[in-house]
Amino acid sequence: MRYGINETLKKNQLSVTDSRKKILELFMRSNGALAHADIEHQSGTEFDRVTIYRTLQTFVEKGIIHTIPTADNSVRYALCKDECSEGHHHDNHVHFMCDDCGTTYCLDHVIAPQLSLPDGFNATRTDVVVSGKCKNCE
Amino acid sequence: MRYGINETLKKNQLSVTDSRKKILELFMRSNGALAHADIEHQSGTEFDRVTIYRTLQTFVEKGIIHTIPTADNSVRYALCKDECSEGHHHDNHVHFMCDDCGTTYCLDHVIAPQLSLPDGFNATRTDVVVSGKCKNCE
DNA sequence: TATGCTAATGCAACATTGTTGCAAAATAAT
DNA sequence: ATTATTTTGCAACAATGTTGCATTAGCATA
Repeated sequence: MRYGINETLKKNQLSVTDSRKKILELFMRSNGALAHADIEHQSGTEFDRVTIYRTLQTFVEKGIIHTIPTADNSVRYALCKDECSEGHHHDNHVHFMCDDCGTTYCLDHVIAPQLSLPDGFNATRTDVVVSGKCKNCE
Repeated sequence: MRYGINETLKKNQLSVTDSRKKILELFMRSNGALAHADIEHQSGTEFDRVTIYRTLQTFVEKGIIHTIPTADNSVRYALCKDECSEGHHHDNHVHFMCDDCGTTYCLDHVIAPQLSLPDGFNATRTDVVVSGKCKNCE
């Protein structure tokens, strides 16, 4: 089940402000991940650049969105599933980034297998980043 | 078998210059991955910042080093194994980044398993980024 | 619904990171 | 040794991200 915008903000003890509503709406409407620049463009001159940075930071801290490591090292964010906001770690997250159109997908139903690491290494998080062509760019 | 500094440069049809020798040496001496800033610090004021950027870019193009996607989206580089310079792709690269000390390791002997992607998605590259505590920070 | 407290925003200034064009210097080829 | 090519350093710029502080907006309370 999916929460609405105001519900999500309140559930996380965040004041309901215009910028937060707008940015959260952008994420909910987007099927892929968003970069800071995407949000800046799509929200026009409505909000200060600093506000966007701080809002994204807050959302990450609250577990509303998460960052995605990408092959080109650009910072991208995507909505977390409901479990995230309840304190779960983002273990074994699988993401797909299209080399053509740049769209980044969360492949929630793809399960990243457990790796056996060398002695002395302890994993708290595993990110799998797949690059290639997505279903729209074949 | 491991090539020397001059050999590696010549093999890749690169002029042997001070900055390239120094930067390649830093990589060969380092057991982990290096960020641009690491190189800038370790080489002092010897080279211009722009030269370092361009050298790293050249090395990536020639397959001498490769970039590593990290959980914190900082750009890091590491030496490629010999196969890389012969045109192989960096499929199934597994990297480990320590949350404490920030050291990034190439785990060459850990094999990333094949994933089955949804219809329409074709992978050309898979990066696995494991975060946690490394053997020195336990 | 008015009031006061707390939290978020906008602005300015700054730091860091990365890019580009071009003249000078170093390297390679002859 | 001389010439041609490549690389470097400098300057200037663009993009990205951070911090402090005054103003504004949201929220709880009466």
